[in-house]
Order: sequence, then C-alpha cells, then structure tokens
Amino acid sequence: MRTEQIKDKRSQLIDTALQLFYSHGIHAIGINEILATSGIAKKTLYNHFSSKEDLIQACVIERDKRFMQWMESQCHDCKSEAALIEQLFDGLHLWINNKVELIGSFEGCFFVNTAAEYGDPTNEIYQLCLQHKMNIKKFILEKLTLMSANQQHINRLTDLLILLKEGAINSAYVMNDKEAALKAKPLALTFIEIS
Amino acid sequence: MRTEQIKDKRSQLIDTALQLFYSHGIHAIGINEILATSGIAKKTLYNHFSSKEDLIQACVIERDKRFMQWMESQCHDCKSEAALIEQLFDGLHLWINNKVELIGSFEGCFFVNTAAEYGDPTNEIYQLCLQHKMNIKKFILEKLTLMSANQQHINRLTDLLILLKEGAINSAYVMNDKEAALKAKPLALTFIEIS
DNA sequence: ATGATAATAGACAGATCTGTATACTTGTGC
DNA sequence: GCACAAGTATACAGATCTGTCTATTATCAT
Repeated sequence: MRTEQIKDKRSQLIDTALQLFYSHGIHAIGINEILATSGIAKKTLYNHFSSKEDLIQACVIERDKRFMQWMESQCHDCKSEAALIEQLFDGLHLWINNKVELIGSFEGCFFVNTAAEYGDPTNEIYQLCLQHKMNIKKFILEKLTLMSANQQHINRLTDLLILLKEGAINSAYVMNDKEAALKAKPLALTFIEIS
Repeated sequence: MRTEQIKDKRSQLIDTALQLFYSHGIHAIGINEILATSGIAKKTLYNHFSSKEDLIQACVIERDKRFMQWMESQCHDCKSEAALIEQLFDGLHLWINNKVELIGSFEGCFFVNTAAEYGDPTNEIYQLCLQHKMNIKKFILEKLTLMSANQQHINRLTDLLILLKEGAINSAYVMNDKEAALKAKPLALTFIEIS
C-alpha cells in the first residue's frame, strides 16, 4: 500500500537521523551521511522534508514522543509517591545502562544536547526541546496530583524530582557515573519521608 | 613589551571565541566570525593557534581555569559542610542569574554543551570536558576531607553535591528555572542533618 | 498492461568554512 | 635609522555541505 511505504521511508529517515544526531551532534552530521547510512536517495528525503531543519524538527518531535511513551509505560502502575520514585529512577538506571531499546544507547539528554547547539531561545528547535521538558514536568505533576491534595507539596516534589532526574542524567553522561540514578533515588525517598 | 602583546592577542582571541562558542555552540561559529568580532587578522590567529581545534582546546582549558578559580574564591572560607553547601549553591544561584562576571552570561554547562557536540569520548576535546568534571569532583572531595574522617560519608556527600549541582544547572538552563540552585540547597542540607 | 506515483543514482550549482599565501603597515630593540 | 617581529587586510585554493535537477527504475491501482 502506498501510504504505508511513504510512512516507512519517512520513519527510516527519522530513525537514522535521530541515531546519528544523538551520538555525534546535529551540526556534525550532514545530509549525505544520513542518506548513505539509511540507503535512501536524496530526492526521497527532500520529498518528505523541506530542509535539514525540517528533518531535525521531526527528529526532536519523534524523540519526545518515544520518551514520553517510555516514561508512561515505565510508571504506569504507580499507586504511591514512593512507587513513582522507584519506577522513575529504576527506569533512568535502565536507560543509562543501555537496557531500553526504544530510547537507544545512552548519550545524555538529547534535548539538552540539541538545545545547546542553538543558543538562541527563539529558535524553533530550541523551543521544541524546552517543550519536551515541560511535557516531563506535566507528566510528573499529573501523576502526583492523583496521590495528594496538597498543592504545595506536589509542586515542591515535582521540582525535586526534575532536579534529581537532570542531575542523574548529566552526572551519568559527562562524569561517566552509571550509578547516578541509583544514588538519586534515596534522596527523593528521604524527602517524602520527612515532609 | 613583546611577550605581553603576544599574550594579549592570544587572550583576546580566546575571550571572543569562548563567548561565541558558549552562546551559539562550537560548530555554529566559524573562524571568520571570531575574527570579525575580535577585530583580529586571520594570520594572527593562525600564528597563535595551529587550527580551529587548537583554539577550541585552549578555550576549554581557559574555561576550566576560570571556573575552578571562581569556585575556589566562592568557597574559600567554608569551615563546615553546611557552610560549603551554602556557598556552593549560593554561588550557582549567582551564576545562573548572571551575577558572576568572570563566568559570563549563563548558558548551561559549557562542558556538557561542548562534549555533546563531539559524541566520541576518545576525542581530545571531549576528554578535556570530562577532566573539568573530575577537577570539580576533586575540589569538593578535598574540601570535605578537611571536615570529616568518615570516608564513606565524604564519598556519598560528594556524589550528592555533584548530582544536585548538575541538576540545578540543567534545570536552570533548559527548563528556565532560575531558582533551581536555591531549591537544591535545602536537599543537601537535609542530607547532612540526617546522616 | 499501462499510467501515475515514488524511489534511485548521481551530477551540479551555490554557499560556506578552514587554512595558506601575498602584500602592506606598525612598533620596537639596537 | 634600520632590521625584524608581529599585525592587518584580503584574495584564494580546497574541501564540504545543502538543496536542485535530470534521467532512470520500480511499484501499485485500475
């Protein structure tokens, strides 16, 4: 069927580009490398995307989609704050140690890495990266809202979890500390015990 | 005097390059932009540096030097773990809110941003970024060693402080949370109270 | 079968970027 | 005053990268 094939080539391009961008940076990867790796012709790429920028945007959106989907599945049956914390940081630990196929081999936060290549916050791609982080925040907030009515507590715990999540990812990446997520977990648990 | 002038041009180039690299990313900034901004001739640049790569390395080394110098001055008179934590996160808060001239306008962690543009961990520049993070770790470890003899406690607190520092920087950067350092501080203080 | 749609293969224009070369100017030690 | 070191200005070679164009092949609906 035609529409399926169209989707197929498009997906193949995004898959290949995501992997190359994530592991080498965006400016370091040219269109031709994506084409050679995927085995797809240049004309086909420009048939699906208007420019490299357009492809990058599609990659960021796809990565956000997969990441949120993975978070959702990782934390789907949490009934308490402690359970959410357990599942969240266990999930991060799996990712950091390359045990999550959907997300790919760990190279730090794709959105931080990408935003850093465009210093300009008004840039469309930068905005998409920021939007992903807002999606994460919303996800945690909504989970916690099911467990508590204390809005101040919820807000504070959300900030804390984001802080520890970002800290774990970046410690793991640039300090090569693969246990960072497991170190972050007890801190979060301590917080809910004393609050 | 001659040698002073040489140092001057070299320093001017590093200053300009650092600022441009930090706010726009390394691959996004060309040699010609650095020359136009600094008002220095191309021949002069290649007289001081063998290549763009060489200049980038000098920038990373200079940034590390300034950052460590700033950390040292920010935490020079800490007599207790609590005081160290206070000074560390107050310092981060100042940086995040652009109150530290030596370090420049806040754009996240220069070393994370730069490492992300070179996925390859064997790359010389990536190694220099990693080395900076090790310098930070060593700095904190040495400070804490003056305050306690419990090695396990020291190691755990060091990991924690790094986790919270990285978390604060990245939350501030990509989530635009300018209060992140102030949120991280009480967590660290809680840890030393209960441990 | 046939005609439309999509993909392949690859040449190429135009822009950009690094690093070199050339010709000229400035400043300093002796 | 002169020789020499350092800087300026700019042209240019060579490489690379994006995006277009042409010609050809494969696929699928009718």
